[in-house]
Amino acid sequence: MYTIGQISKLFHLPISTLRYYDKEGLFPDMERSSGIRKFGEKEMEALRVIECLKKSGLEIKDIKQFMEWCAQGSSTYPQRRELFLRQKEIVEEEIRKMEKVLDMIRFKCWYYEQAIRDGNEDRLNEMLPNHLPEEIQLLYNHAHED
Amino acid sequence: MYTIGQISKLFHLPISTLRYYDKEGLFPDMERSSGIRKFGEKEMEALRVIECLKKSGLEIKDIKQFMEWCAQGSSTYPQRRELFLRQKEIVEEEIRKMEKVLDMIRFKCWYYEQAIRDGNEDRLNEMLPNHLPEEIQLLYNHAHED
DNA sequence: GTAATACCTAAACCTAACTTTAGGTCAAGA
DNA sequence: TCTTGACCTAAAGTTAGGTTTAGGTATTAC
Repeated sequence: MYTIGQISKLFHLPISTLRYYDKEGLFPDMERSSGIRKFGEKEMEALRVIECLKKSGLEIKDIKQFMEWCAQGSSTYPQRRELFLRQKEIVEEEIRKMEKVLDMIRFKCWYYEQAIRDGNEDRLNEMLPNHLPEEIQLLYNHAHED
Repeated sequence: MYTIGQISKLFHLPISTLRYYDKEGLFPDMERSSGIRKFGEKEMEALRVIECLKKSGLEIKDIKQFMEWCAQGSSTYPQRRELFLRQKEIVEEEIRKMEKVLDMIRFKCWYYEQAIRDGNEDRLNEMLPNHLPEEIQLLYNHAHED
């Protein structure tokens, strides 16, 4: 069992954030001894899941819902599974978007490298939007499609 | 040249957002005809870059800085290049984090599928944390490392 | 015995990025 | 003529996810 200060260091989260999560109901029926929170293995796995679901785009109130399902036992396995299946789609889509962002950034890195060499953007403007070097054209197209 | 309403539809952004970006200085010296904004190719590429830099984690005021560099001409190529190089690192790290999130989610999908089959988590608890099926153990380790 | 730590609560405060509101201009169509 | 629709501004309002403040308890260190 850990205190809030120890968990704060282990998870690199401010104490105020941990108390806020608790207040929002993210650790249903966490133990206390004379008022002091006791974080056990259950709360630590909860924190890992919180970070995961937060990064997947879920709001605190929906994470709370999930934690309540966990506290309710085996009858909520299907809901919990559905939630992760939904978030899987969302995160996969998000990664695809980030790959597109990354290709735009890679293109811009190349672009400014060329601009610095040339001292201006004249040659680049002549190549745009369809006569870029093959590699670069792929980045450009991916970043600009849709 | 496009009006704000046309750009709103083309980029799927509310008109209020476009006006907000303009007010924040994200379209330096955009043309107007009798008060009405005129979006040209420059502003459209700016919007693509705004979406890219926003997703890469930059704040509006930093994107404004970039747009000002663009308006200043060739003397700022090096700063612009440095910015994209920095954001490249950040986005690459972000994608690595999202892959970890995704492996946690994949693990949880498997976990609840098993829990539904079994009707409880007893067998799963016996397998944790080191005796999971090989494929799943890899997901679990990746999601729980650090 | 007193001072430093680590914990606690409730409530006020903060920030970024929008969004909404209230009030106004201008051009086209019925 | 009048009303509908697309544009405009300035300023106030909103939201999520915390953070800070103010005031208090309990344990250990000297």
